[in-house]
Amino acid sequence: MVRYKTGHRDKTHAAIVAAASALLRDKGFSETSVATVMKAVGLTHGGFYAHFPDKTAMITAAVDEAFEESPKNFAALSKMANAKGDAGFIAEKYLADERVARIATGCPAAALVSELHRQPEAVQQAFQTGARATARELAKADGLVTDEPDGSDREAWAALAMLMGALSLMRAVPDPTIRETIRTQVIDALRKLALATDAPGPSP
Amino acid sequence: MVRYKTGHRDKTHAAIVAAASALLRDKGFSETSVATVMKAVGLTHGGFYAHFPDKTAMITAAVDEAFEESPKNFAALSKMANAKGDAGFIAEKYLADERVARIATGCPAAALVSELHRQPEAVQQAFQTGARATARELAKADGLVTDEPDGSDREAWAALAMLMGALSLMRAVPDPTIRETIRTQVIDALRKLALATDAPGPSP
DNA sequence: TGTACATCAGTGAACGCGCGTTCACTGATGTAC
DNA sequence: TGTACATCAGTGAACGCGCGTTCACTGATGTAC
Repeated sequence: MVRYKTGHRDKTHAAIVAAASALLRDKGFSETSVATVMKAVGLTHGGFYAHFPDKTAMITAAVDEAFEESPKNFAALSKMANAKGDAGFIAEKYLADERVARIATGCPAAALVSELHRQPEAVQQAFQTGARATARELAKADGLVTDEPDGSDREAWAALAMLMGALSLMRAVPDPTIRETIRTQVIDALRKLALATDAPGPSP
Repeated sequence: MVRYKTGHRDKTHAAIVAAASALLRDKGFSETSVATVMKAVGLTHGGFYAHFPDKTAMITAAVDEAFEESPKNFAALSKMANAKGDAGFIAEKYLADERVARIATGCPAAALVSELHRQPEAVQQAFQTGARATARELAKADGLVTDEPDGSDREAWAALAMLMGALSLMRAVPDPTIRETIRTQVIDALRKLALATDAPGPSP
């Protein structure tokens, strides 16, 4: 019916978003150029505007896509931590060396957080939605949030802030012994936090 | 003796570093251009290379300068928290609305952390030194790090990660109620962390 | 006292390059008759 | 069966702009004689 197989356009669209999502986490907002993304997909830059009205639309879609997987990851971590009865396990996995190294496919919150305040509203909204979903999955780990009496959404923001702050820090410092210290302390802190919340007052 | 008063060159140099240090935190590494910095100082871009061999040298100096004040801030916060006997006080101050708003003169660790992995080695070293000094001052707050038996440096990395992660997150999300939730949870978490460390086992 | 020259922080035009965006075009296919 | 035309994802030259960096120059002052 047309030159390209049915769904070809959609496939290309998805490939652009996927490439943008990886490049964004690795190179940041400014250095993720339209031309670089299109090149990664195997196309030329001119074709871009058949898929998006402008760069911001692509970046917004890329942030959405990056947060597609993230909450699932945290859901799995929370579940395993509960099975083990150790919240520190979440930090152990989340801050593992291979997670520190793989930025392009890693946690978007850690990769993007300090650049977000200067992005367009649409991008911030996409980030907020994704971060919130992530915080909600993390809240399913026992002891990371105090129960709200009003039944409002449980979101483990403090634990998320510590984890993503630590991952970002570990990527930022070149000294591996400091990285190790950060990881150890965060595992320990997360464990303490969970125990302190599990037992709201001094035990009898 | 010369056209310019003695020390004029040094004053200009310091002004460039100060402007760069503020712009860097606000706009990030890519968008802090040589021309913008020089304009902020009231000069033209051509004169820049009489002060620095290249942009990286300026950025390195700017990171150093940004971390000049940061540890002092944390030292003051730790001291006050100890006086109050409440580690949560640190988060209360550090995450106050006016700190969230003032990025250019705020915590460089929070402002720069997720961009650092793609910066030159010299810049990462400057960041690492500054972050370490900050973590050391934060460790002076009671209960934020477990005593090391070998007497090694005490650095409160977990607390620092949580604080800077939270500050960055609060700047990233547009919804003020989420911001408020993050702050409340982090204050609470820091308090719990300090209490858990103060009392290493279940109290008698 | 007056003229020629040295000093040097800062100026502004110019360089090659990559950016986001536009647009006339390509070329493989399907459809009409 | 064969020719003319429509479709449309992708191409690549071009636009104006800002980037980091270079460099011949400026112009106010001090020094030499």
